[in-house]
Amino acid sequence: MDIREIARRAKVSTATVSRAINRVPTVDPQLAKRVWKVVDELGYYPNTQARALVLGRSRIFGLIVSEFTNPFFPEIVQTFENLAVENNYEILLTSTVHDPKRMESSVRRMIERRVDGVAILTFGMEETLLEHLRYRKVPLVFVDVGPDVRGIANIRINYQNGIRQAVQHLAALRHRRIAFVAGPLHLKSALARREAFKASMTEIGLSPDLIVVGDHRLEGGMHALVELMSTSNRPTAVLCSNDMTAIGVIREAYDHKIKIPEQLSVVGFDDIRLAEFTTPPLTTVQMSQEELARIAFQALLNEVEGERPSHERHEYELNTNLVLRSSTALAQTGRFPMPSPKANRGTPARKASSVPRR
Amino acid sequence: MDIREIARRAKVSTATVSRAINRVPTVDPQLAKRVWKVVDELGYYPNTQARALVLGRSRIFGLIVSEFTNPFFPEIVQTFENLAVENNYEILLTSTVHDPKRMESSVRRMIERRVDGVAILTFGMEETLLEHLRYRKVPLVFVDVGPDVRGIANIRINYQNGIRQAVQHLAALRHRRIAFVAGPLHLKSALARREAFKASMTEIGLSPDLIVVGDHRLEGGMHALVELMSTSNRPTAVLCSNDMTAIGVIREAYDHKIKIPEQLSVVGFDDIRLAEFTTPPLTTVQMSQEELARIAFQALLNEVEGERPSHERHEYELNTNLVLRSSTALAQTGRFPMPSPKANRGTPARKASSVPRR
DNA sequence: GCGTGCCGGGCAAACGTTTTCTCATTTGCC
DNA sequence: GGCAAATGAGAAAACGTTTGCCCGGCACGC
Repeated sequence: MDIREIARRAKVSTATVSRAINRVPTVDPQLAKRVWKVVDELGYYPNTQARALVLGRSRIFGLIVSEFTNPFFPEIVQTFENLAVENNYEILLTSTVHDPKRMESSVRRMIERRVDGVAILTFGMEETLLEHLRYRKVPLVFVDVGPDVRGIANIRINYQNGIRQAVQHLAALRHRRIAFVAGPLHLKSALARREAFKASMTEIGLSPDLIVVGDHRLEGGMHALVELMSTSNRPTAVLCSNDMTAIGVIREAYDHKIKIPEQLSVVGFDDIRLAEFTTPPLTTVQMSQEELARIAFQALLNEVEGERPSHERHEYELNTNLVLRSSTALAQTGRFPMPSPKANRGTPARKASSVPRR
Repeated sequence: MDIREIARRAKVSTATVSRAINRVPTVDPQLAKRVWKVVDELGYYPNTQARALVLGRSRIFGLIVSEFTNPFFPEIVQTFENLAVENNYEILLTSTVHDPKRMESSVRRMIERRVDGVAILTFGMEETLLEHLRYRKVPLVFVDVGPDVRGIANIRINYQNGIRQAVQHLAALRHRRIAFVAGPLHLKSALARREAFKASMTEIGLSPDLIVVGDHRLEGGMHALVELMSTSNRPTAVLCSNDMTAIGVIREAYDHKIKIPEQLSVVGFDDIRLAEFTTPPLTTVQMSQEELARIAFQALLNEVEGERPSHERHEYELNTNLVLRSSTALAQTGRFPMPSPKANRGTPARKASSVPRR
């Protein structure tokens, strides 16, 4: 069933059907009604592909994430889809799963389907992703990418704000030895978080040398806690580069019978949905996924609907904020802060020996 | 840049370019090479929409879920996407968020984009979804839908198997008073799980009357535990209709200082990713999301590539199995099974008063 | 040497829309 | 009442592919 069928039955030309459907005001209301009647009767839906072909716009936005099973993304995808529905767009969803081949295939698929814009939320600078898309002048929005690229929109995340709040919150709870579990340092975002931690610590006269490297996954958090516990200068609080890491820390603490928050305060980062559901509920720095998705979508829309001159550089900012739940408490004072999992209590305290392992 | 541009530069006709790209064997290898050279040089990608228009097939599969933020789905989406990439399909992802308007819009979008097939994984029978799609003879695959619909593929889930394993596991741990927290009973899947529980209990001579209704969400689990604790005939083990419910139970237990698994064994259902990460890690019935996605995709592929005569009914089955983690233990014997959260220890025990509230 | 077959490649139609251009009809004005 | 202008609808081109059909050239057989 196509537009000609409708035209035939409504006894008008296809042009009129097209105009009626697209609500072009010049068409006679009488005729329009006749057309709509037939359209409804037959349950006709225009063929979007034919439409896209002539219009030169597909009304599809690409969305590239690293993996769906990463709990950071579902919220983003949901919001993105909500917005897509509202604005009559479709979304072409793609994941790189950290595989160069998949990144390439992602880009190829985007180009083949002639998307109108792409939001790249992988938190890594995938140079390969850029090249082909930029070459075709596809509107892009990145998050956390380097400043040298122009002609593409950019979402800058203010890590400093939330992390400062977290550090000061812990300090207010009388914590002095605050550790940081960093993420994989090839990620810009992980690097930025670590730097924000350092700055926030020195700012209030604490030395930021209790830093351990994780991997932004549960396992990394578990290892990190073990590592931190084996140092002589144990922390009373741990700030983590993301929530999964924090959950790993909590999990490992549980296994070692370290009580959270009584014996160890834990703070996460991201505020994924899951953070509410841990035991105890996780105090964490919120980087609103909904807001991020919203900004990204709006950025593409701006680019495409041409609100602003598109040759200038577009910057957006996303703030971060501490949200308090139940995984932090006053530091234990007086006694040794927490029971040793093993009997290494007697080893002499070496100062500042807790530099990252790798 | 289009196929004509390539043709011009390679000094052949567009027909030859098309044939070369699609690897039609009749084209002279010499020419083909010339074409490919130009294609690579210019970075040409065929326009999928034009292709779809003439082929009458879009190479897009629709995937309808209830909501992305439901932790059951990310794994499914990921697997679906992996398979799509492998098979050169695109996926049109849509969520109903339990809203009739959104369901309708989902269907409209699927039809407008002329998808080649739709997998409907909402676990509800959305009649409205069906009608339009069936009318257009779009291949469909459903999960858990009633048996009266024909011409569409169906994935039946064997709830009984896993739930029986769970019940028998608990029984083997000397539990006698095993409660069940059901899901919302308008869901077919929730109903089936409850029935499977009843059958498994009576099968081994236990009476399945400790049943409480939840909502498949965290809150439902929390309420359910409160409700169960306020009865005189308290369970020593709780089997839940899904993992989120179980996590709610664990969370509430934590608040009441009920130790899991020592004082209460908890079993979930689904085995979402998150089940591994709870404290303690959740023993649960696995209904493999990856497998489910795989079956759904394959079903569509079969339908579309026409492996089998498509007029017959296609049934697929997905099994369920218990996976043991750390949230179950031997029932406490002798003493009263768990401390009362409030002082209602003195109330006289009423027999079998624990029928569902609603 | 010529006719027959076969093989490979080009021409052009088709897919289902939108939109420009043109034309017929009505309206308005003098 | 006649002419110009305005209005509304239809014919046809265009979007970028695939593919059926035809045709030219070459090899082969007689």
